[in-house]
Amino acid sequence: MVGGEENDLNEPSLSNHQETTQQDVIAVSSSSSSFSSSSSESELHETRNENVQSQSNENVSRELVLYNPSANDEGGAHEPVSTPVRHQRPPLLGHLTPNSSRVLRVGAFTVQCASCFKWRLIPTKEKYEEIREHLLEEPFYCETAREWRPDISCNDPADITQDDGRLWAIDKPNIAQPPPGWQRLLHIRGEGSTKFADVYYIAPSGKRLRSMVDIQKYLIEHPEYQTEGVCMTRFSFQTPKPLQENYVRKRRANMNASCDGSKLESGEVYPISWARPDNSTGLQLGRPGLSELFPTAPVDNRVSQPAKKAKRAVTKEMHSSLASTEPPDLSLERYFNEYKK
DNA sequence: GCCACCGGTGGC
DNA sequence: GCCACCGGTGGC
Repeated sequence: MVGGEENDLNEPSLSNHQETTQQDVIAVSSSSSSFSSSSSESELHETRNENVQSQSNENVSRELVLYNPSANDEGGAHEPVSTPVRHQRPPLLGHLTPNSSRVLRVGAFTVQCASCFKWRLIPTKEKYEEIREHLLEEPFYCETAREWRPDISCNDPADITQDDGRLWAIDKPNIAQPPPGWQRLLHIRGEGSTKFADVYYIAPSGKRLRSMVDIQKYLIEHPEYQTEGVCMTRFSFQTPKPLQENYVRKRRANMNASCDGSKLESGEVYPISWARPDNSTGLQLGRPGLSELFPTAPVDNRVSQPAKKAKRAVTKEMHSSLASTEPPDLSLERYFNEYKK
């Protein structure tokens, strides 16, 4: 789903899911054929990504897997009791591949079987979104994959595992599929950024929207979509979370910390290049990440920009007025919030 | 001039 | 500490 962005949850080609090895990932990420999205928009983006990507194939280690763990497995033998809350979620995922020095894209989507807990690759982003939309009410099982893999069952080995050097991220379940003609793009930022990812929606017109406020404004300006049933509840800017802790740079505690004039020591920050996780340890489902192993104290010399405050106040006002016309965001939204905790 | 991308604030 | 939002800007 990446639009102009490189990382989108683009879909891997069907042919790649037999054995998801790192190799497959590479193939997916490096070949344009891996993007099967049919929207022209996504195609444009993909093309662009492709260019960038071709230059970074060596960056295999930066691939990211997006998934939504949690197979509601009550009782999965597999589920460590101590697992973080995340574990309770249904599993979904896609993996990302780098398409530029700092941007990653999803190279594959995976969903965990609620019965055997094996990860099954999902052939397309659309299918992934379809499954994700109702994952909580309709758990995914290996048999579900028979739609595209007639013989698959829990007896087959997992399509993909978490210990092969990919970057994994937890996606959220029950995110609505984008309205017809719309694209939901996930842009995974490079390691060390202040945010893990950005979600964008590309309207049928090609307009790129980056927040609910944008969506609201757009729908107001284009009532035709509303008559088609497109409403705010069809959108979600929820982003997946990286399994690797410290992938995202922590917010600076205070300005003073960065004003002592000291320069960053090379060892203090995350390397721009992707550092492969210490194997499976931090990637096991439900396991805490490795952040504690890499304490970091990011610092920068930037100065604050108080000028933003005034504008923000205005924005907020606008937002609240918009919100009043906005349909309540349903149980879904709330569900997710709870889910997160 | 446009816009994709990144940074980072305010609010929670 | 997280997240929604959006300003700024480099690259095109």
